[in-house]
Amino acid sequence: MTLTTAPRGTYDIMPNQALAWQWLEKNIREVFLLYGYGEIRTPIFEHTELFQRGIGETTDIVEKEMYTFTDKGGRSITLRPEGTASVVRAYIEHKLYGQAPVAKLYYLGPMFRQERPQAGRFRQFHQFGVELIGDESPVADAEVILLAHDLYRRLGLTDLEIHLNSVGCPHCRQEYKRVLTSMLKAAAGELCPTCRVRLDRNPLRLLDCKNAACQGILSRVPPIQNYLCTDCRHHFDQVVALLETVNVKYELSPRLVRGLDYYFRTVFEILNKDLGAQNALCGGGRYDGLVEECGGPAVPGVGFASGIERVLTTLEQRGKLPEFSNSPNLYLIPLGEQLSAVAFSLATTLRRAGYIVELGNGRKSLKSQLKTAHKSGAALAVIIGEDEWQAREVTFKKMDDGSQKRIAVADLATEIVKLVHPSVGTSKMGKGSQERSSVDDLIDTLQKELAMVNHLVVPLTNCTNKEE
RNA sequence: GUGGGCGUAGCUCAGUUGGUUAGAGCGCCAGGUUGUGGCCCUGGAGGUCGAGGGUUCGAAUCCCUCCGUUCACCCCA
Repeated sequence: MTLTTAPRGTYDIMPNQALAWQWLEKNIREVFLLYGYGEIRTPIFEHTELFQRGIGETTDIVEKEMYTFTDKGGRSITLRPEGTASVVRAYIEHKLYGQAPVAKLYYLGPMFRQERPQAGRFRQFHQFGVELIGDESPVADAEVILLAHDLYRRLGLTDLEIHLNSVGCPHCRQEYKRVLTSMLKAAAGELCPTCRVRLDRNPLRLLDCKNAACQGILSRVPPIQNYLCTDCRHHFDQVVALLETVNVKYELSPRLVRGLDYYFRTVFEILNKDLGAQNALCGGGRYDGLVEECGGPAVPGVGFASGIERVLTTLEQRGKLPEFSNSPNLYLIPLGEQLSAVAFSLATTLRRAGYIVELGNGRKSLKSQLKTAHKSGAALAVIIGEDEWQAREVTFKKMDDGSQKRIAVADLATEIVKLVHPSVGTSKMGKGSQERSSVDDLIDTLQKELAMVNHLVVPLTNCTNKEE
């Protein structure tokens, strides 16, 4: 049982699904490139201490969700539950602060959290995200939010909700926490058990509790905005103003606090309400202080992380996922095992010329192979039978209308070029005046390769003839 | 970690108050055409009914335990 099932919360991405992943990843990389971010690939695991320190000891991630083990050297190792800590570690390790005023980094890859899986939540899941380190200005916050927004927009996702809040700096947050704690202590008996615990450990986290009773009590609590210091207030106002200048719609969410300790001032989430309980497409915010906490200089930072699975689900829900196809251009059908060798050589030739070629099984009937060719979605079937090959010909059959004709091997190159465009290596094609010459190039290449096929194939057919 | 739903063919699912060789549709393979796909027709393969235990003359069906899965809580992407 365990041998034939992927571990709980994990899953396989099968070839047809992988096409959507590749498409999405390509779009992500392109947008990040537009905004000037460079990819960083950090290890999948890190020293446990990095996450404990970076994410925060009292967070759920660190307290109960990490995949942690001791390696053979006795070191405590953890599979990364998120990306920011690792990027910050690498930033410090490579002393990027000494190379340029800001570092703009992006990542994309698997993350691991040991939670009970449910809709939109997995134990191995995939995130992409950016970290803009070294810029304390509100423009940086706005850019990061806009980056996420623009990426989704480019993918065709328009009416998503951007939720925005400020959690202040350690100074004003301290003040707010005091007010919050004193107000809630009085009503502690009515709070849910987890909130009662949080009251002492991390009172801000009470704010987004979904328990109805807690919400009732919390509705009487003033929003954190009322307690922001002038600098924090000013910073937040500017972020909001910047979003206005580019006409991005947002909602102010005074209850949004987010579960990671490192957030500072700006926090945001982008939601798709249709996703189910796990409806956040991405989340992020500013984390001034994190680099220093992790042993680097006092450098500010801001970033976000987005879940690939959730983006894909949203795209699918909204019908924005393109149709993907990896149908072959040509399906070669040898009739009989002797001719399989001919088809094999021909397939190699055509693949080298950039065509997607599928090769039928020569032991199977023509009918069976044609069925398979049909199912493969190939545009053209090339039948290589004894009749044809005696005359050094093959039969071309167009799969859409069923029309067919016999083609002399000598004319193969020109005929193929006329009927199908290669799917691979098309970069040389389609550039106006260059098109003509690249078609000729293709024919040349094919002809050279085909000469080789003839050469290889003659002894084989001779063999067949001798046996008869 | 807690709670609810669901586990029958590759997939989607029927299966009556417990009753004999567990079914359908789709898919797959083959044939109908000694060399022609899609449509149609015929046939075939494929199931320890999630696992173990119990009740019973008899269990896919009832009971228990476990496992898996799914949704929700906590929390998050």
